[in-house]
Amino acid sequence: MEHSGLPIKRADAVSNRARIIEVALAVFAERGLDMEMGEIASRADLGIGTLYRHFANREDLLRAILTHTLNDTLAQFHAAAAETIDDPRAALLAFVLVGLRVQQQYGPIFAVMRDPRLRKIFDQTQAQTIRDQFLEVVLSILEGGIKAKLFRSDLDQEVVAATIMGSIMGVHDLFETRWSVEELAQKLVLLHLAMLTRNGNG
Amino acid sequence: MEHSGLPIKRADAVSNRARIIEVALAVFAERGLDMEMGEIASRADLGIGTLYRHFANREDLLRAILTHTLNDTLAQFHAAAAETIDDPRAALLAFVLVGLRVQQQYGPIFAVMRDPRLRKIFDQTQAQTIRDQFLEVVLSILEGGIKAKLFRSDLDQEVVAATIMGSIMGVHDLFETRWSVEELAQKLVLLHLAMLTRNGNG
Amino acid sequence: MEHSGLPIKRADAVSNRARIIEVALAVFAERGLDMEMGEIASRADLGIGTLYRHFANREDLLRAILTHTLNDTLAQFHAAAAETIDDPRAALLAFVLVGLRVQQQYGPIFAVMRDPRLRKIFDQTQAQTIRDQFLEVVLSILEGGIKAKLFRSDLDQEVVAATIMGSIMGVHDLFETRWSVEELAQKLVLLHLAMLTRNGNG
Amino acid sequence: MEHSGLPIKRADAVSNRARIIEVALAVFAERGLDMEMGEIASRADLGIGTLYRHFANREDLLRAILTHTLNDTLAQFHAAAAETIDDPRAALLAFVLVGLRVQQQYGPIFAVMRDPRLRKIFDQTQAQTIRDQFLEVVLSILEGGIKAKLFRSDLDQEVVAATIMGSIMGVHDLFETRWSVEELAQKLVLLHLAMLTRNGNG
DNA sequence: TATGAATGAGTCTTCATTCAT
DNA sequence: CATGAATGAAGACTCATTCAT
Repeated sequence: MEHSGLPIKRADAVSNRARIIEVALAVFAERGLDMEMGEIASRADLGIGTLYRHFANREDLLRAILTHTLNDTLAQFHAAAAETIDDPRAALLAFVLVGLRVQQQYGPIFAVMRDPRLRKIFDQTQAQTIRDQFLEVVLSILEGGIKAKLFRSDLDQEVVAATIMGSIMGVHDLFETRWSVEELAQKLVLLHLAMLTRNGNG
Repeated sequence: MEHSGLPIKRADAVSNRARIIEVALAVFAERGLDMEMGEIASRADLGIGTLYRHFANREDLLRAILTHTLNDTLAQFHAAAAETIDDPRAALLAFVLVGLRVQQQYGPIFAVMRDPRLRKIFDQTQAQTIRDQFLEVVLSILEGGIKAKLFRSDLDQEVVAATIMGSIMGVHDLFETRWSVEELAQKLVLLHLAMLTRNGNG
Repeated sequence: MEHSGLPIKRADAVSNRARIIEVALAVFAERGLDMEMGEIASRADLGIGTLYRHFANREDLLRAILTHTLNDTLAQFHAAAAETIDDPRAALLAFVLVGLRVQQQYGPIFAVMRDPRLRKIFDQTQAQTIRDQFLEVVLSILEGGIKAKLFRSDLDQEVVAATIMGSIMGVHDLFETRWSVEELAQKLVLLHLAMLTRNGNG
Repeated sequence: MEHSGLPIKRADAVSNRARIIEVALAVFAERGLDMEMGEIASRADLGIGTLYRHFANREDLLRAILTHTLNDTLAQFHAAAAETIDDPRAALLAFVLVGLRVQQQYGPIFAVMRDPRLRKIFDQTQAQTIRDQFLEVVLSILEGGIKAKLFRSDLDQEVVAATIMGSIMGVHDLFETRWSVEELAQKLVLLHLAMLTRNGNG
């Protein structure tokens, strides 16, 4: 439990709960759903008993880090959208960029989102709500583009949204080692604009 | 493990190894990477020892069902491509259709493909090979469309391919309960063609 | 696990680790290398998990009890030697007595010392070190006798030492039920002295 | 089941039973009491079922190889004794030599002879009989020496016998890698004669 | 008669969770 | 409140043995 060399009392700066989630996120990134309570406790410099004081059981902690990830991602999406409120093309780029970054940041969490084991942790209602919130972000970008007469309006907007989100995952999976996040975003948005604009050049 | 429509005891006709993979696939669809050897054995009506006679350990079996899934998917892709060899738009539709179907058929296998635990099972070389084979299928469809002057050629073809594959997963995840596979494929291909053709109508 | 004469619950006074070794020694005496972790745990009145908290695996525990036995035996030899420092004949008797007693005390541990399975547990260096330490004890007794002009010096001392140690095992194996340890020691030392002294009477 | 390159039909030359024992002995030498039926079968180029046709179970086979070893050892002792019938000193040397050789030949079988697990296989009566037969060999050598007035008669002959046998094991264990069997026998017999003769020179 | 696939009881080991200190 | 030793249910895997072919 000694932190010689590390900033003293860092633990006091952040609540234990937040520290645990931070550590759990890192462990999850390495081990996925096989993350172990013991490893999280020791990497958080906490007794296992203390860990259980903050999260009644493993599922609770899992739910917490998943929720944290989702909320943070949503927040990042909203922030990006807020900064590009009147420029649909910039908004799209920002969305893609954030989408790629959170996948990098949170590692396999999104990959694991469809794992059957999560059914115990997120009920269908919650899952649907989350999906809808993500969709909503893209849909409002698309709506902005249509209103600005930049994007075509004859496509099924929900399917477009799903495609954009899926493309982010697909591109990330296949090319994360080949190109930087910025390059990937650039390339990807070109395609999205090709899809969304009549002349195909955005 | 219901096979409605198939003769009872069909399992007796195939080798135990195939039976095991069939059952393991079903168990995997329900439980993901948490599949248990004992459940697979009992659902295959085999002693646990018999299971281990065919697959030296859990990892081997996992590798086998993953490989099976991947190979079967690839085969379905190739078959679909072969049937649509001279019609790029039909080829695209067939690809998307197969993509959606295998996700339905194999459940969470693709979703789980990025789980950190798989790193023990598939080394990076294998994983890369598989990714390349999938990419190759889409790339050859795209190439066909470009040669036929149906698809634009100024986009990064690999990123297009990744986008198409990602869009299939995204659409499947978000709308599998809302629309049938055929409807989804229809809608999706419209988008792909919007992206791939100058006038945006395919 | 009877401790006649000792206060009940003596086990509570010692650490669990020591308790486990004590029990494991008893189980080993009965079952040899087939000792089972479950039996040790239950006879130590501990959960199996607790056993594994103290010894990472079966091999570790095995190594621990073997090491314990060897160290204790060596300690008993040294203690006996210390008490008979200036009387080589007494030293020899004490050595033989201890040798017979530890075999009685530790059961089949010495018998099993050459089992091929132990190669996984004790590497050759360790094994050699142990052998040398045992040899050393006898060699120093012999040296004392020679210096005191009681023992002849024209024999290969190492072979003499090996013979003495082997004779203890041989006599113990063949006659443990016929004579007491004290009687056996008496008889055995007579032979050793016959070997070590010119006139053959010690 | 192919033996290309090996003498054809060697299996016919020796009975299957003998072949199995031969193989089992080799496996035992490597693995001790952990020998596995499957390994024996495959190394004997037999199906596991065939192995069980010859030996109803593992214990039977174990008993067979133990008995074989013991009988062969006894036979070698008797043969050596027969060749040295009128020379007690030569008889002693021959005995020691055979003792060292069988330990080399049969590996850990003698080492394991006192393993508690063997209690299931050899009942006490059998074990006693065997011990007596071995003792008898040495005792008759000693008797010959005494009759020839070469060996002193005032020692407990049984303890002498046990000592000689034990010394063979001790010397073998400690020095098998340092000296050849012949050298060891030489050195050992010198000690035995020192013990057995008044002037200590044999 | 020989074969080896099938069997499952029995072991080791892990890890989430509890609770006395 | 924090701690970590203790717990045992659960799961992977082994191997002697059986028996249909």
